[in-house]
Amino acid sequence: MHPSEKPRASAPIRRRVTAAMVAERAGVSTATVSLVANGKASGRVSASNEILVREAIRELGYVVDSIGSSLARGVSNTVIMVAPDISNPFFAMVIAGVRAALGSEYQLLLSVTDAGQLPSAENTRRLLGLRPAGLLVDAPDPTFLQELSAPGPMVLLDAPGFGSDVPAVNLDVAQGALAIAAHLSATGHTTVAYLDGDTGTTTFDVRREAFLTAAEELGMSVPPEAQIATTINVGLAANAFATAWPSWKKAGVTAVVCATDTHAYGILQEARAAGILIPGELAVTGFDDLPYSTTSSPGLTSVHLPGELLGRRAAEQLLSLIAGEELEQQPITLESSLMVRGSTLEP
Amino acid sequence: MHPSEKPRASAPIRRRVTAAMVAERAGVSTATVSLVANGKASGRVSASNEILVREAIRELGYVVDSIGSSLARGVSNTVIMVAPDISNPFFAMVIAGVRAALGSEYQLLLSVTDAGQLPSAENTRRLLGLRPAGLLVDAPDPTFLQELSAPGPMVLLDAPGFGSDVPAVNLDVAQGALAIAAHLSATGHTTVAYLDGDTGTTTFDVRREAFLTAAEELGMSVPPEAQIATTINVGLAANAFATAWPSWKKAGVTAVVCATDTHAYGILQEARAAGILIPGELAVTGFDDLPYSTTSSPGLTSVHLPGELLGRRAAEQLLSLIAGEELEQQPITLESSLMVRGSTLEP
DNA sequence: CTGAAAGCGCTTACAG
DNA sequence: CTGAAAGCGCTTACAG
Repeated sequence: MHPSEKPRASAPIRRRVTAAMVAERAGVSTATVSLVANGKASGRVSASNEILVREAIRELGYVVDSIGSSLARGVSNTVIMVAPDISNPFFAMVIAGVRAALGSEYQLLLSVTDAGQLPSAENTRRLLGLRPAGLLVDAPDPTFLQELSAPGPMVLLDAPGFGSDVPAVNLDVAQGALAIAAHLSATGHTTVAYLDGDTGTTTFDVRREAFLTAAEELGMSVPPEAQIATTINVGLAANAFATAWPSWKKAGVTAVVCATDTHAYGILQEARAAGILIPGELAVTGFDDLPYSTTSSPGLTSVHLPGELLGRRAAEQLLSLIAGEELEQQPITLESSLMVRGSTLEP
Repeated sequence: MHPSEKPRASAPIRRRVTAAMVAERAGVSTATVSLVANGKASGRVSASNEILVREAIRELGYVVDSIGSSLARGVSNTVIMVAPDISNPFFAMVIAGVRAALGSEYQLLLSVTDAGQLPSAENTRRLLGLRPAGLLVDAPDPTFLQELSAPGPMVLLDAPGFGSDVPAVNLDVAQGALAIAAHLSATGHTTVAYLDGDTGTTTFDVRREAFLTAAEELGMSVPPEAQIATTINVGLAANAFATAWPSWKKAGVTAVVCATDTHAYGILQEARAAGILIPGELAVTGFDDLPYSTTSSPGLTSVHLPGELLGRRAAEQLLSLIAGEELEQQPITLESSLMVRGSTLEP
């Protein structure tokens, strides 16, 4: 028995299996092991040696060490995703899509905050120390992107208004905002409030501006005091609404458009507590069409946004970029559609 | 001008700043740079040299490369967390707690699936190639842990029944189950159904067994055909309930206890579609007390589980372990409490 | 087809 | 207090 194989009583951690150990066992060099382990053997390693190495790998349970590999190659096999809020089910759907498309070749590393804000560029730059193969940034604001100035492959998600120089997969939120305006106008509303997100992400700007423009064209008014913004959080939205409601009511507001379903849930919650009738006294709409919008009371009228698909397409684009391919059409825009439910429609 | 400094027109990626570059600028060795950059200078680097190095670091914008550092030290500065389902808001809360406690010293790497099952041990082992400083495993099943057999610091979350040999932070779900049984018995129910999760995690076993035992003691019956299990998913739970309801009704079931709020939402949804009165015809309870349980219709009676605290405490334990400290009391158990709402109580 | 060797960027005994 | 040097595990020209 080799001395180093002597079992240690207190520390039963088995020795890390290295390429050198595999090489010795197979009677080849580590270069050959590397080629076989990375699937680059064909045409460069003899069939007999390949078999020898594969056997040794299996017998020893060898796995390529990603730290060593990353250092040698200059990049790791991780993909970093920057997203504002993991506790928001919408981002969870996006992430699910990303994971699905990424497969097992790349490890997904999440840089998220809990406050609904994007992580600081400073913080994200630390993650860059992990030498990711690529970067995915969901719902960025212009400053973040500027400060980050990351090298290498990057794809933006839900990031309208960043031009076509950086690859992006967007959602047609403007179309959704138009649909809301049309629906509210058709159901007789003339004075409407807008509850925005305060993250500073451009997608919120587009939602709001598209709605305001459409509302004006349709002859609906959105009084300045009826335009407020909060963090993407049920409780905070509820509070903001509770404070604002008296003045809204005075102004004749009969509907409120929210930048996200989460904001809308806050209104639903506060309305129930305060005895405000939805949709009788106040109609409510959201963006996202989260699963809970079907089960809420009443059901929430919301712009359906294909989160899972958003993540999937973005990851696919990134994979192409990493592979060094040229991207064809940029940016990609995914369709949205309005789901009408009880929060805007009397039963 | 040094040749390598010549600006390249097409590739504006600035050269990675290395410790060697800092060392040259400061007129010291890389060993000294390493000491200063890692805060290990005191008593080992002269004050004058420390200042020189700090200046060079700032001027060059040097950041320690975590790949090189990890390789040299044998461990990285990442902590891997294994969780069954990122789209479940409960896990999102747990993760938020973990992040809060971990701070910026360690990067949190999430190994999650989307199906509500734990990732395969195989898959997680690949993440181990990143040489994490520690491991956090949420709601494991016994097999997973056995297959994983990971070395190094590890803390389990919501993992009752794993003995005291591996550090864990648990939730007092048994207490919650008792509270549900008592509440249902007190409100007159005698025949009850149980909708379980099918993940195989021990925390679900404990919830169910504790409830069944308490129900029996209180003289409530839980017919075998009224004990079913599904994945943690609103739609799947709704389907399972739709199929089971006729036989439950025949058996006299007037309440259903769900292993998670997510399961309960499925019942709420299907009940509304099928015109089943909640709680008149059927009372419903859950575990988790997610934010949506306040806004659902009716509000959901649920066992409040401190998810954020769970994550925070687990991360704190792990940090101690990584620092080589001994853990005092093991396992830690966090209290739960029953939140009674409209799904079990007539207005 | 194959292996010796250099190199990725860092940390840590070690000798001075 | 300081630096030369070895080493972490791997990959990749390069010479044969």
